[in-house]
Amino acid sequence: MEVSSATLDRIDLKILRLLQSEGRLTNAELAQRVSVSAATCHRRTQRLFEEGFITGVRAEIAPTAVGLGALVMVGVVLDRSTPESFAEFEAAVLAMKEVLDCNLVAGDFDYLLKIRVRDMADFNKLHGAKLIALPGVRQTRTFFVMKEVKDNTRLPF
Amino acid sequence: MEVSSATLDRIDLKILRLLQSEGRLTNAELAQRVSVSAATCHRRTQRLFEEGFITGVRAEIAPTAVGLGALVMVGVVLDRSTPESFAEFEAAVLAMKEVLDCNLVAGDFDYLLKIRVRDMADFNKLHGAKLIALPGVRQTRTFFVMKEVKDNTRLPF
DNA sequence: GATGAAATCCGAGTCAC
DNA sequence: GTGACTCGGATTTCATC
Repeated sequence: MEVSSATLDRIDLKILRLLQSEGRLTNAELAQRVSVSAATCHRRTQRLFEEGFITGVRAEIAPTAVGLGALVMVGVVLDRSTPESFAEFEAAVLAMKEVLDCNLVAGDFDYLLKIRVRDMADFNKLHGAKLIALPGVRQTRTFFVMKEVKDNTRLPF
Repeated sequence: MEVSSATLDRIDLKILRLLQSEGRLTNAELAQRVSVSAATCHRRTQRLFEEGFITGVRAEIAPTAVGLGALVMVGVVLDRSTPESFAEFEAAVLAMKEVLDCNLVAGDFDYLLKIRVRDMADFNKLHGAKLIALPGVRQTRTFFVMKEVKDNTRLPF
């Protein structure tokens, strides 16, 4: 997996866009839609994976189908702003499967988390037992999601 | 695509988990890993798609590869809290391709947005030209992401 | 009603050009 | 980059439990 400073031509971009929308397209379909031969398409797609332009392909599961109907955003402020403090917090967050996103931000919070759980009761449990117990957490602010207007849409390119 | 109140057994869950991690697994591979015949696996997987348990399969593109290196979270407060006001805002946001996530939340903001753009300059342009110009926006609070610790990880089930 | 074995069809992956 | 080839997987059928 490369960092890849190489370039993407029109055809590569088309392949990326198509696979971003329909990750299980067959190579044959893909080739037809981008108007190249199957062999060419195959080689290009392989390169896109090998050089790290495509980092993975994932099925999107309906959250409610697997008992994860509640989405919560949480702002976190740490006690101290030392590198160790941040590293420790991040390590702890990486181990929490309920945390889907975690971003270090500039602004009123140190981190913003996106968390999926079964319901509010579940979140309260998580909050009390794990979130406020995370290393160096001074304060959290919880934003319950009342309506998901957009969730993880395609990259605009 | 069903709302599907049907149940998922152990095998279905295994299939979901595998496809969530590796969306391009062949049916043959999948069948082997869940220890059923290819025919059965195929039928079950098809059902998971048809009944809406799997809402799609998407290739994940490295954001930097397509010139979207900057991630920004934005909290939005609307002028008025009328249904029309919310609907209008949501419609406008749905049309903005840079907005990856948009959630109506309870708390200090009305909405929390996740936005991907090329760089800070691009965001400032977007902010000035489109965000604060969105219908009914009273105030926005910007959180530049300095480090992506976790991004859109798998659902924990 | 769901399963697995077999049979057919078609795409993946590789080759020479 | 294309076209052709071979192999293996996708998909259907069908008998079975």
